[in-house]
Amino acid sequence: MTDERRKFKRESAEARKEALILATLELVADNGVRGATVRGIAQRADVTQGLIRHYFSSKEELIIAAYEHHMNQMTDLTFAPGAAAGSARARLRAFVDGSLTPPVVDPRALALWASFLNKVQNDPQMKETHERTYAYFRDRLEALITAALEEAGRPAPAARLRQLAIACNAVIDGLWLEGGALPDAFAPGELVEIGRHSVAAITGLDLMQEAGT
Amino acid sequence: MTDERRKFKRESAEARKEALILATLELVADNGVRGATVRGIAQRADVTQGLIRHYFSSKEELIIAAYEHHMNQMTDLTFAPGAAAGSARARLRAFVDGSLTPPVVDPRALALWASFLNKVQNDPQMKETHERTYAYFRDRLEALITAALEEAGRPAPAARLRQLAIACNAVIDGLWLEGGALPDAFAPGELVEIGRHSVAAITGLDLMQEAGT
DNA sequence: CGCGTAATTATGCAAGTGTATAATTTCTCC
DNA sequence: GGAGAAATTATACACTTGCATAATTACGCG
Repeated sequence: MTDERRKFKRESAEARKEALILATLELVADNGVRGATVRGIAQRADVTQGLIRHYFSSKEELIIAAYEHHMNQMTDLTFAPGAAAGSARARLRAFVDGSLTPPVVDPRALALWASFLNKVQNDPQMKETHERTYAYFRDRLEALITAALEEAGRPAPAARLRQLAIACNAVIDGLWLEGGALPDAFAPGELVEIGRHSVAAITGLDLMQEAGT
Repeated sequence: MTDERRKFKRESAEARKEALILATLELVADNGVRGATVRGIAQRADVTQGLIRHYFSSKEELIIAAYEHHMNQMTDLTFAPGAAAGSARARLRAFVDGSLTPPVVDPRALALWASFLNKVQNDPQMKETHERTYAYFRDRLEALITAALEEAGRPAPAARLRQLAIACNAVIDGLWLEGGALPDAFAPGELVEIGRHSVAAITGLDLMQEAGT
């Protein structure tokens, strides 16, 4: 009746790494980076803690991998729907919609963003990932606005395009933030509606009517 | 030559509590809530760790006190300039300006907000503080928008006023966030300018010209 | 089927954590 | 100026943390 050594199953490196990363994201969202302990992560992934060291040379490395995984997932989610289809106006609207709909708008996504912020500002590698992702978002938004304005016969100088992109990005970020922080404060579709109205008002484009292909 | 016991000076309870709270905010901004250790806080406040227990019954209580202190300071800062002066339009513009100028826009303020988010979502007392502060902001903004629209002879129904307030709040939040996250990405006054333009575009009010008293 | 290797578990360690409590110092009041 | 009380320091303790290393197991390959 002595304690038996735990049975286990061998998995591929990719599967194990991904499982550990997902467990890490769960714990980071709930308890912050420091609250995501090696033991807690191992337990969540149904594994003993030593295994983490086998796949990641340190907790720091696991955290960085988890952050990159999360950021990649967020960009994939945002640009999944209607990426390159239809008019510039339709694509702009799809961008707004995707950014303001679950699972992008999500308390857990917000919690992760907040939890990683400290590390992002200090760790150079995480900072690089963050700035790359942020620049990708904003450049893409600026390109969409530029194209939509030209399409409407109302081209604008570069300086103004930059400000429009910053402003639209800010509304979207702000709505994303509030939707994640107060999930029950908004009716379904309300954030999208407000987001469309706001981007339309800022740019002077009409995003509300259903567009042709 | 034996180690001498440390000399100290007695301070009032208020002064000591405030010093401890300020030290706590420093460490929380740098290292997150869990990274703000009791020993670290004591060192920053130039005090030994036992003293913290003398003024706060637990670290949790100190954290909550620090959070409330920070939130109160933020609202005071936002509403300090031109609180009740001038036309509704001027007051709305003062609100935008105050929200998008240092020291409200500040990397440290953003780091604090992010660091506290986890606890805010779990701890009921912190959640209450957060929701009260948020509601205060948005109600105030909605009242300003309502008054400014009436002043301009363009009253709007309640549902629309709510959406306008949400949208304007979102732009301001988003610009605040980006200004704190990327302090060097914006020229001085640029956030204010973009914020004014955006709120003006969303509400249809003219916030750009210098208003009369 | 059995051998070897890599995956996985088990155990241990030194440093750091919050908190409790005892020892000392400072300051007020008479 | 001295006694008493409150503020402050000092010390200790049980627990958690990340990391290192040894012991074992599962599985592919001959």
